[in-house]
Amino acid sequence: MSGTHALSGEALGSSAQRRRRERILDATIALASAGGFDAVQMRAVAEHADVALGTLYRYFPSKIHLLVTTLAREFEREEALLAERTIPGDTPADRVISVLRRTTRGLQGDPHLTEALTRAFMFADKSVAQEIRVVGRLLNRMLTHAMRPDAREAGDEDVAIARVIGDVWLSALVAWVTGRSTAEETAAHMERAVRLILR
Amino acid sequence: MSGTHALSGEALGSSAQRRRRERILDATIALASAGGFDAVQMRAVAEHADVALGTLYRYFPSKIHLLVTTLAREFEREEALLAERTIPGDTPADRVISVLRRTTRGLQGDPHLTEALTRAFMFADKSVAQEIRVVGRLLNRMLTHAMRPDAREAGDEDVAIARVIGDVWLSALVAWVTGRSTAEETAAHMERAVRLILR
DNA sequence: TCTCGAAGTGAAACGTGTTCCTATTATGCT
DNA sequence: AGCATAATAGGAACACGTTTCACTTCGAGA
Repeated sequence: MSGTHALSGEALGSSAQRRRRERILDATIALASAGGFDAVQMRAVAEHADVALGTLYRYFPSKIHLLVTTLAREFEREEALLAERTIPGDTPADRVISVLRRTTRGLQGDPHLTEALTRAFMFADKSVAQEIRVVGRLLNRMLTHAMRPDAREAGDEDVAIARVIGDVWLSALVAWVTGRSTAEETAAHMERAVRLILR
Repeated sequence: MSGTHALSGEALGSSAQRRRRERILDATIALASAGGFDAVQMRAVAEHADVALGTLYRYFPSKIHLLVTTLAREFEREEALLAERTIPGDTPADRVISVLRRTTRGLQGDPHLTEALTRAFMFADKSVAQEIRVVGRLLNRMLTHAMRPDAREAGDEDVAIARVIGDVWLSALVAWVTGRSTAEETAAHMERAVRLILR
């Protein structure tokens, strides 16, 4: 292997490493999906991914990094799916609601996974700022695109609005994950907020 | 002591217990203020409060419960201070911004404490739902009161709006705590969001 | 005052995230 | 092929949240 000292970020050298990395993320999803945040135990992830514990930590410096990176990958996949289709709805509000409903439904279909990823995201400290930013950017892009599907790039105003909506969505997700509100309440709250903001 | 089996919640029997409880919360604040979330170590809290570890756990079943309860006490104090004075500003938006600015400034004056309390709040799981609800209620009350200082009780619409604003505020706080945005950006984002929602 | 149950003490022990260390294996270069 | 170096395996060790337990102290009622 060439002197790749930093395997952080995206640039992984060999395809063996890329595969290992994917195995780790897949194991994380499997465990999170089965038992939530607590079930994602680093030893279990390592064993599941057929990797030594030290190797796992070489790829992801903490459990939180691991989970937030997993979240980023899921968001990327979701965004790719979303980019292929035209978003239904005649107004920005309708389209945003459509996207959020779709995404939220996806998450609520796997409560344990959602709990694990959401809690990791919210618990993250400064050392995870970079990964968090990736997720924030993806979320913002999804929302601005829903607002103006034809715009090449989002204006500052739209970015600010999308950020507010994203904030509300995250808080709503946390409320749902902690059992403070039901799926229906979450959906209703989101819809009300979007109509309030995008009126 | 009388047969108080559940000392959860507020009703503490003797004043000795009340004092112990206050000592624990004070110790929590001192440690959090000095070193943030990681510095609030249960053994250290116990020692600081001059209480055995088992006693600490008798009063607060987990570190997260402890920190969220601490947050609730701080909020109660803040609300009490706020209730005494008339909130400056001629419109609901101005008054809400005034309250948020004031509170946010207070928090940003003690970054470590804020980091500890915020992360605990966001990391909480279902078992902390009750304490979380208390904080949510206080926050909502502060905001609806700022919106309509003269109303005896808040209407459903106002509560919903306050909740959206509270959501944005929490997310903004998390962004600030994790170093994703500066104090100025946080303030600007909050103000923009409030004007957007309360226009 | 005596007694009894609840509350508190002190310390050991356990689980899991994280770190560290040594031996082994893979990889690129000459 | 042989060497140098990075990556991985395997596992011990450590830190801190949490649990447990045997013992002591406290306080209210007989």
